[in-house]
Amino acid sequence: MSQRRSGRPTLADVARRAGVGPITVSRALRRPDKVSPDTRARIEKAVRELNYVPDPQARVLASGRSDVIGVVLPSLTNNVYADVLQGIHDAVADTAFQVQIANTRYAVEEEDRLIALFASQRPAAMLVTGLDQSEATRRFLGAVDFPLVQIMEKGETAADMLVGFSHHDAAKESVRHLAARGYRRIGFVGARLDPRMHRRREGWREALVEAGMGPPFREALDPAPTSVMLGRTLLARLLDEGPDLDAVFCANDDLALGALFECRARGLDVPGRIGIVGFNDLEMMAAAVPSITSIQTRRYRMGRIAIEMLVERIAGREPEARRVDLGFELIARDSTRRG
Amino acid sequence: MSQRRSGRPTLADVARRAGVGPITVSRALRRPDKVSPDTRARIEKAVRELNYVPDPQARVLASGRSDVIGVVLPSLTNNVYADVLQGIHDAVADTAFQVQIANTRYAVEEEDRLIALFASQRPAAMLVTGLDQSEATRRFLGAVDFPLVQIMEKGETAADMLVGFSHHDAAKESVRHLAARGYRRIGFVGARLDPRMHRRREGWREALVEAGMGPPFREALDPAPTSVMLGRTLLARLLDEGPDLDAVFCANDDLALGALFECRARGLDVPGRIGIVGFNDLEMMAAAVPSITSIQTRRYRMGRIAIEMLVERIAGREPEARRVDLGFELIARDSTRRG
DNA sequence: ATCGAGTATGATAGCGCTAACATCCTGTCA
DNA sequence: TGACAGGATGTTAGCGCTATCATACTCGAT
Repeated sequence: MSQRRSGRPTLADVARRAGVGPITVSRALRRPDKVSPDTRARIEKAVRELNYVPDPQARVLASGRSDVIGVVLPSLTNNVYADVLQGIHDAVADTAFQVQIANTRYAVEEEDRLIALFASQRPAAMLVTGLDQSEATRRFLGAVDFPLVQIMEKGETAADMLVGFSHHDAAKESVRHLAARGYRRIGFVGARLDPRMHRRREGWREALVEAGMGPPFREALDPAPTSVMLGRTLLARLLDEGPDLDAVFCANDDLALGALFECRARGLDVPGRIGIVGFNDLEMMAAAVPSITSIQTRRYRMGRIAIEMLVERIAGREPEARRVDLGFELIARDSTRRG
Repeated sequence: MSQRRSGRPTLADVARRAGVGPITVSRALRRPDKVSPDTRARIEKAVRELNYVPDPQARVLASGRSDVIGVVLPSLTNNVYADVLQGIHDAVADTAFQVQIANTRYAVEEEDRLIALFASQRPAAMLVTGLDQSEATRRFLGAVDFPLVQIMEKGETAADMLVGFSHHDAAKESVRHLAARGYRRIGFVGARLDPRMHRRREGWREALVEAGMGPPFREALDPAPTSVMLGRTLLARLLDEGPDLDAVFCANDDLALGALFECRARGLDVPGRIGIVGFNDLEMMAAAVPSITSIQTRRYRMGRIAIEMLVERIAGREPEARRVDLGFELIARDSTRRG
């Protein structure tokens, strides 16, 4: 009848060697303070001698507690989410939890599917990107029985916890910065057309209106994934449509770099003839020539804090705040140094 | 004594509803052909009605088979590994396996620790980056009882399976390309100083020697993580040490972009005065002005194929080959268009 | 000595599933 | 009609761990 045993030592082996019951070993490993010092020492010795490692699957099954934190991201290759993921990983490394990553590729149906799949596996907690799930999924997330954190945004509609910042406000600040530097005909380029891009676009519009610089609006959008080449193409389109354009707010840094290259290809001076602002402040923005003004966002911290909040809640504690606004900072550089 | 049940339906619930024994349900789910068509239909109906999802933990515990593929990468933020990870994820999405990711941050001790940790959890298979583990870990990997694939390299010393390409040969081809374009004083810049960088450096040296263009060698190295700014700094160092430098082979594209910017900052014409070759052919290389010559590598495919090989082996089949050389291609662009 | 409170350990059952073997059918053939 | 092969299903035990309750022991207060 014997199921084939795995061959490696079990908790029972340790117990036998240490001359105690299995449950005591279990306790010694989980709540060392609940076991007398010398039994604990004997157990630790046995653990070392046998090279015992607890089986996480069995632990989960017996305790009913899962150790998996589900993480739903729209992209793995985008620098932004790579940084977030790094923060998530580092935060999780300090704990006994595991991460399971799902990649929606910016598709809402895929997001629906993956969130449902994760939830069915009873994760210890879940991290989801953004606030713009489908209506059904939003309702679903509002009712799950594990801690949930949404990232990347600031807002009132989070299902549970939220860490992020306002893309809208950051975009407005970018436009105000350009206006203060004397730029007047400020275009927008955006790719992918995901919710965050739309919020940035709205911020750009609103700031233009407030400054009396629009409508009409100069914008070039493309649903394709963002790329440096697309930045070139989109700026080219803006320039062809309105050659008097004097600045561009780019929805991200790849596009901004492309815009810089397009200016170079056309012999347009940056910042003299054209001002450029990017978004995210990737490392290369500071190294570019001219260096590129950008919005610094705290992507790594966002990942870290999101996990820390989840871990607090899993432990039954309350995090300092359920809504964290990490803010942003406009880093002014040469690409807007005019006047 | 009742452990608190999870509340969701179990296999036993399905069995009761379908009027069969639990084991039949188990079989119907795993080996549908072993169950008669109409019992199967009843079971499927019950599964649907109860919205039953099998508990993977219990399955693992009972069967002794894990569904986790451990993936050990040196970085998550580096574009190269982000692409590899995407390939891994996509390939795994077609299967019933899960990925567990570990990030060594290019530290050998961390790699030792993480590989041992993964192995102790009895993964279904494991993917490890590179061939340069510590001696102890290499021996250990040679003796594990699950399929293993190493990625990123070409060589004879793989513990089990291998997918990658020759960094050494790619570097040599870069230098030959530069030489063919008339460049003579070809430097090297490298960051991080990881094994792949060293192989590229060796290839560069060897090609220089073969072409009678060295020693001495012009190189600038830095153990810091790679960055565009570091590319600027290192090219600056090379130029300051030997102002007659006329080309640079960069260990990766970030450095190459930095080199381009440094040339721009100094008013040095590329490709006229300085030729630049990068490595990996990130998207931005084609969009830069001037566009940058680079070595195209198949990072996404590498991730995909590695997983496919593992899955074949887990299923007890033999993959087409245990060593796959994905090759590389030098993409000649404007940054070396001279003469 | 008795009691109660607190601490340390143990006995038992069970988490949800699958392996291994056992049994029960059904149909076929002598 | 009985023997038998082969497919479908059931019985039993167990994977490695933890929850729950029970028990044993210590110690100070009465």
